[in-house]
Amino acid sequence: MHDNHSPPLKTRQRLLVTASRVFAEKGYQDATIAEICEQAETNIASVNYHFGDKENLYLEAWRYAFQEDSRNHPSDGGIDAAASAEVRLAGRIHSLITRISDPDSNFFAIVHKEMARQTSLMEKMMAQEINPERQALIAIIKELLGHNATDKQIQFCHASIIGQCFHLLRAKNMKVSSENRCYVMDLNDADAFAEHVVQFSLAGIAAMKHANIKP
Amino acid sequence: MHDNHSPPLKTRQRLLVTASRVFAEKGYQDATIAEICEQAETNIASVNYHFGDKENLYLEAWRYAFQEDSRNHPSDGGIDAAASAEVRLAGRIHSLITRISDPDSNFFAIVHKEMARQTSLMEKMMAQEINPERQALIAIIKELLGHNATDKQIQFCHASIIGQCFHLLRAKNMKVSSENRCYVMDLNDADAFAEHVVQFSLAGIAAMKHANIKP
Amino acid sequence: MHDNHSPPLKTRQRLLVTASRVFAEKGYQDATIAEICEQAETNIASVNYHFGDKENLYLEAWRYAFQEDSRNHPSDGGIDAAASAEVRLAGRIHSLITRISDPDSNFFAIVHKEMARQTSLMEKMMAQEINPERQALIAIIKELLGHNATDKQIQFCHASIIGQCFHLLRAKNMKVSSENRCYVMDLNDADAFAEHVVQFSLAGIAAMKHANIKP
Amino acid sequence: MHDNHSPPLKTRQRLLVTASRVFAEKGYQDATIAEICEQAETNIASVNYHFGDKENLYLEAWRYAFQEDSRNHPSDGGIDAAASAEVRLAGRIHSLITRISDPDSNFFAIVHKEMARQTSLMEKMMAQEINPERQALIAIIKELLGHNATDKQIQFCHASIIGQCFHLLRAKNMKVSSENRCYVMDLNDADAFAEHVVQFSLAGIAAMKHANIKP
DNA sequence: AATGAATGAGCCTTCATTCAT
DNA sequence: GATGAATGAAGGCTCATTCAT
Repeated sequence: MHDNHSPPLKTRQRLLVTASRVFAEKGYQDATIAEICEQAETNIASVNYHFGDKENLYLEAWRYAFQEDSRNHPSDGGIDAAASAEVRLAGRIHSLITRISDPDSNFFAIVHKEMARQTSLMEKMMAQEINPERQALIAIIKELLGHNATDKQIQFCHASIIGQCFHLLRAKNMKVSSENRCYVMDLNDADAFAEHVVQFSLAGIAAMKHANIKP
Repeated sequence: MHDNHSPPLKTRQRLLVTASRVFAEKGYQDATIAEICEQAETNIASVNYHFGDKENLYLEAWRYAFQEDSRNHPSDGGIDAAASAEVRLAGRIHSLITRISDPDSNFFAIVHKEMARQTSLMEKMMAQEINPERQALIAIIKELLGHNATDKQIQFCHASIIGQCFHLLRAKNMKVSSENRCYVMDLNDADAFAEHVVQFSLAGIAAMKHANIKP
Repeated sequence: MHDNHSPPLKTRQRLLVTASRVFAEKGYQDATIAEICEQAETNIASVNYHFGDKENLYLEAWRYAFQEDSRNHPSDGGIDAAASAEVRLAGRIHSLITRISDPDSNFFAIVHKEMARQTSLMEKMMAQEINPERQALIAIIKELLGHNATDKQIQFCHASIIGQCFHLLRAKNMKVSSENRCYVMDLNDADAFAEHVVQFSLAGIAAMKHANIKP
Repeated sequence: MHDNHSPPLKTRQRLLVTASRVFAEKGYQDATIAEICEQAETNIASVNYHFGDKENLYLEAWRYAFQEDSRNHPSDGGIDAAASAEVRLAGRIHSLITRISDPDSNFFAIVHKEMARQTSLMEKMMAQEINPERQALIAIIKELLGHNATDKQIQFCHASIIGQCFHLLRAKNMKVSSENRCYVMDLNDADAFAEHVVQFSLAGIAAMKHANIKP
């Protein structure tokens, strides 16, 4: 331990890394702690020691994935806060789609799987981790819609943007043979799709705004 | 079936009805054969007898749900094929969102849950059942984008529309306490949201089209 | 199955028989369902099928043991209800001690083990199964003590009798090497001890009665 | 230990105190090392360090409980050795029942739980710790029965007395809801019950003695 | 056509014990 | 002398599937 070599990750850390990957791949149910422990090169009982039970390991791994993803891809896309609303929106959309399409980013993969379950964990995670980013996006939308915008309009536009971005998750998760490749988006096009979502959404928001002004 | 008093549904039929509901509620994994059989008022062995195994019951129940939903909510939204592309698009978006938000429609609920898994079933279902509707929607988008549209543009616009619609599935499935109700859309707003998606998407598509023409 | 040979006991029945014996030997905790199933020549899952879980198997086996013991050794000791209170008391004491000392009687062995746990099961079993016999014994004591007896006196005398009988349970359960055999009672003396308890208790009760009368 | 301000109890001592209490409450099986260590405010490994394994901690804690109880409630009940046999018997019965009913006395609680197991530990504890008190009680009984008494009579009378006293242990350990309180003795009546046992037993012994003399 | 009974594989969890500081 | 971390063995439970009527 005195040398420069990086020491082997502590068991707890290895479990977090492995679990976030495995849960992202298979979801809570299909992932077994036996499998996670095998890949983390530790024994089954260590889950109980470090995390109590499977569900808590799941929660901690999920949070860990969020932190890792946030670190690797800042949610503002690296855009200056002083930039125009359009540019800031583009930054956030690109950041979101990058996180979603990056095969090493596990957070949204877990989100996607978790939303298919009927648990209250998703709500907890939204309130604790996702909400700040959500509010930041909503603020930009509000700015773009102008002061005549109703809450419903803001919510709907937000839904439109998030919905488009999350579509990539489906592509990421769908297993398709080569002949049916046409049904899903190519993850290599993520950047192009992000740009599309930006333009598509800016036009959509603008249309909503004008609809407000005219009458 | 020829007599006047409706006979009790045959076991096989009862299993299909029940299974499509239970699978829609809980997904493949969390739904147990025992539970389905109990609700269908038959014995466990009948699944094996009528459907071979759980996965096949799942597939058949899924198909059954598709047929039921298609019957209840025609995919063209009841719009005349001679109507304008804008109107036909609106018809399809409304139809899709109606199917998604209807608590008695099970097909898309199963789709949502299934997409979180890593199976090839989704691909099969797309190729066999969903593709016709998909092609119809793509044709309308193509028409709206004009003859300069690239395949990628068409695919992206299709993704934008589908993505927005599917966002409702998330709202439908997320369990939230009253205090966090703000995070999800109100399913009662489904119609209003559908109208929003129509306007938002028409504007988005138009923007894509002009981008093609100008340069 | 058409022949005269006794058919093999049904799995459920075999589980009851085996479980009541194993639980009597080892108590709830130390008995494993694996062991019970092995001895009952069935598989582990059958416990879940027939009884739900281990605790319910325990309860059912306990009840089964009670019924068996009651059938083999009637609680009144075969004494006519018209006999004198002294004789009826003797009958009940002999019956109780017989049940306790009989190595094939499992009910009181389970009772003994169960009383060492802090569960509410013992209470349930008392209320449901044991109470009638308890009331019968109390009635006889009341008769012997005469009408001046207080409730406390009756309760105490009942405790004295039960306490003496249960002492055999301790002897039955204690594992002692030959050199320390002196510490425990010989189960072969059960009848003699029963007669001792009868005489000892009649004298005790009589003393209590006179104590009441004199002052 | 030589200074004036009492130092915090050493780990070993804390473990003994805690373990004797926890084992008395839950028995050997249900008490976990983790629980004991948590309450003793030390770490799990310390049990192995100080006592080798769980069973040895159990034995030491049990012995510790015996010493504590003996110190708090002398087994002769504080009666002068020159007193009459009747008085000395009363002293011992009162002492025994006091130890049994005292919620802070752990020895007999452990005895009670241990007798439900099939171990040889009870034998060891009898030979090493309990036997002197047992012999003292037997001597008194012998004295009361007179020189015609057989060994069997002495053993039986001893069993009758011990059996009655131990009955309180059952009351102490049984969890009963208020409606079924009638099934168990009130621990607050311990003194009254002790007096009852004295009178009941003296009468019983006397009856045995006369039975010997007459024929 | 239908069913009560049975089964084996797999999973999560617990816990006493031991290892390495 | 003391401890945080790690481990293997074992137990109870679930569940899809199959057997035997």
